Amino acid sequence: MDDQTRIMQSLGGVTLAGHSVQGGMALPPSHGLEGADGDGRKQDIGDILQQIMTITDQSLDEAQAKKHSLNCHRMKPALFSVLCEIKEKTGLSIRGAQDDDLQDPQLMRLDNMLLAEGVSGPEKGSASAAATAAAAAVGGAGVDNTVEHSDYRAKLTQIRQIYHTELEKYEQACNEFTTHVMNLLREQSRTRPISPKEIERMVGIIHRKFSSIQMQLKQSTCEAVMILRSRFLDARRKRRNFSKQATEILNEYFYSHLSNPYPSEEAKEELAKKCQITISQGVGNTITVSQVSNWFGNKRIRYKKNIGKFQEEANLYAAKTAVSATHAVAAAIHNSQADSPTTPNSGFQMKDEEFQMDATESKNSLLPNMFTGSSGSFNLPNSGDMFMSMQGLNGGSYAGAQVGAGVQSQGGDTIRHAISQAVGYNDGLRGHLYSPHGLNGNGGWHDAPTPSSVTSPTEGAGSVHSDTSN
DNA sequence: TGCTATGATTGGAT
DNA sequence: ATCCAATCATAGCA
Repeated sequence: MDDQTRIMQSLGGVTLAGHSVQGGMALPPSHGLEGADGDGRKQDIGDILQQIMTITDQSLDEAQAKKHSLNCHRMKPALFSVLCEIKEKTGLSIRGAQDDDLQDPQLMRLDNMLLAEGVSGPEKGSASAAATAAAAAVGGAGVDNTVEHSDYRAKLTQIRQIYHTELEKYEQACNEFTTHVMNLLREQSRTRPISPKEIERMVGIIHRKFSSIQMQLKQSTCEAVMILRSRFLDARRKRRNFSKQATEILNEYFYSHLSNPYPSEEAKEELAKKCQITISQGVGNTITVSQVSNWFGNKRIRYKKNIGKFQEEANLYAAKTAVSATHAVAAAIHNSQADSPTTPNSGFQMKDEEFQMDATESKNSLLPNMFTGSSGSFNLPNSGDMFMSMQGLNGGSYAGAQVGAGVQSQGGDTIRHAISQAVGYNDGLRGHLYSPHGLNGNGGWHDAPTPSSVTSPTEGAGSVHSDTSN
């Protein structure tokens, strides 16, 4: 009733000039509604307002009938105009219309995440990107784990589907509701003034409400993805044996660098890449640099702890190396004969600094002492593996001089293998492959044989070097 | 199911 | 940052 009074009071204060009044009836002047006539009009308007105010308390049918009669009431247009004016004056229609345009950062985060995970946005290869990203994050992973991979993808697709279905539902419901409200407002606008702005605002409110529901949907979708992903990552964290090929590659490197089994970062990358290649050929897992590091760390420690156990393996890989070294030596000989056929022993003035063994390197060497120290033999690049190679060659077919002549200033493992093989060959050492005394007592691979102890005639200035190309 | 092998992790040393 | 050493946790096998 207060409202009614207020409106009526407002009515009294509103200038109605310019409003045509249907039926030739002029509304009373702003002030001075005295007299019976004025009271009657007042009463009339009061009645109408009363009916409007109570319309919501009535049943639908009643209200409908009342609405109709009100719409047809002769005072309606005038009253409507007045209401419009009042509304305009009081700024009701604008109240609260300030749109908080700035998007919720939380919502933005959710959107970004869903996009990144491949849940929202365009379908991108079943979100495999996210899967591989997750895989890469743990550094294991790979083509081999197709079961987990596809499982992850399937689950993600499922989440994606649910998300989109729900989203669609929400959108549909939102649209339906908006349409409904708009129709309602349009309908109501026949009896009360509703500006387009107001409708807009109402639509905005509805959208905000629905978007808060959407946000919940997004949130739970994100949670689902996170859970899935963490499970996926956990699964990846599980230990998986490297492929045979990968292990072979690593072992080959290890045993051929037994003197200094510490691959440089580049070497590790190279090894990882090599292992990767085996995958692209359809075998095994990807191996990252850190996994290579792990592998070497484990290998070194385990080798050191139980050299005897690894003897067989060492021999095996040495034999393998020998095969390739044979070709290398042959090639080297071929080259040396071609380039400089008659320069005996002149070839070991290594220019390649990699061939210089210093104390640090030799400390880490795993070479058996047979090549170092008292026996009068000398340190050799790759002497361990090269010696092994010679076992494979089984004989002194290659004279050091011959080879040496041809290897001046040549770098690279192949040629170094050739050199060391040729120089390191010693019948008397056969059968002492990878003897445990390659390790010192300090946990290092090897005690450094000082360059001065090297007695080889081929040494020249300085020493012949370990293959610490790392 | 128990054992061994092996990749990964952790803490400390350098 | 890298390495060692110990340890964990799991794969693979008998």
